Amino acid sequence: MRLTTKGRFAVTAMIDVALRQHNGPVTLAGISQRQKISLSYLEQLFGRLRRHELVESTRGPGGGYTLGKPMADISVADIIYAVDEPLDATQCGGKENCVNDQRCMTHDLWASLNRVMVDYLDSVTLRDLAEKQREKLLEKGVNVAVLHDNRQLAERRPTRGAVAKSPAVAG
Amino acid sequence: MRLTTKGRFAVTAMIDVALRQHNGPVTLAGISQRQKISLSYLEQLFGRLRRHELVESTRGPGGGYTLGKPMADISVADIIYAVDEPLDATQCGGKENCVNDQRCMTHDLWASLNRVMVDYLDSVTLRDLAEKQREKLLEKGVNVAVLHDNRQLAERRPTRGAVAKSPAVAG
DNA sequence: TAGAATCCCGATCAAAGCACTCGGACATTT
DNA sequence: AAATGTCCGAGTGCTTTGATCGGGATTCTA
Repeated sequence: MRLTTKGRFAVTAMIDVALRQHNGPVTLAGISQRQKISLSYLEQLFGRLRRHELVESTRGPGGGYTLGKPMADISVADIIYAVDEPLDATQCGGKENCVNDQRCMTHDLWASLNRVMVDYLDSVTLRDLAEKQREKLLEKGVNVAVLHDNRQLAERRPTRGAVAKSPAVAG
Repeated sequence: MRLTTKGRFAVTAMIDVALRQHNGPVTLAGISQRQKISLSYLEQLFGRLRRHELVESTRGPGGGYTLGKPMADISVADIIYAVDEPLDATQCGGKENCVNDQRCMTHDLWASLNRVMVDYLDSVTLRDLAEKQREKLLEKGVNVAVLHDNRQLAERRPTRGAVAKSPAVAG
């Protein structure tokens, strides 16, 4: 199983959608601003997420993305699989690395590891993550109502602004 | 935790050493031939393995590598850590990706996953793998005695022969 | 002492993958 | 028609991977 920032971004973005979809589709531009992920990159990720039916899209003004099914039915493994495709750690389904007769001395090991990872990531749902995040915000005293409607607040911007390029290292 | 072929190669090579070290140091040239890993690459890997004291080296003719400690005391996690260094999956110890107040929505998730993986890989020792492999060879009817002494059989070769370059895709 | 075997090390390189950009479509609302 | 948004594929810069090369240094055997 490949674990890249692509998968991380996808999970983060999905949490964002889960937290905000109750008042209509969530735009990629909004996710981009909030999560500091470039818009174009999000477009790629959501293309895959949509093809895997994890999200549904609505075009035109007021459009955006909503979850394709109940958040309790979407696991982290689903998300990672959607954006990272070849979900396996063995990488030796009869390929190189399998040598001679003593082929794949480590095959079982990686297969088992893969199983362990998938089992875990499959046990965590988007609902778990969203609730945890909501709790965390409450603890911090953040006004959760902000989740409800700040779409109107988004200032107008050039359509392709450089969104996430500055360093801006949040200590 | 990064899972690359580097780690796979290292584990494979360590199994090879574990299976053969009883009659003296195991040469990288031998491992290279048996496991189809380039000699120079093995040198890099074993440099790290040695610095982490997972193997000990003997120079000169008759030299090679032996395990640095009992194979029951070497876990797969040890090996991967030795060659892949930064053993973490979160990659957000206060860096980017941690945004604003709602920083690290997924931090705990990746930290947990990392824990799951490390726990598993730490539970598998080189001894487990070596024994499993030996059993596998026996099942297949392979003469395990071949493990004991085929060092003399190794035909002479130009020191830096192209070892693993042919496709030779073992079906 | 010579020479071979073997480990040791740093510089370098090609290919691949990743994260991302760009330019333009198409669809929908106002 | 204009604005807002999704859709899509080609292209780009960077890092990592796996490998190469060219030299050492050490130790054994003769």
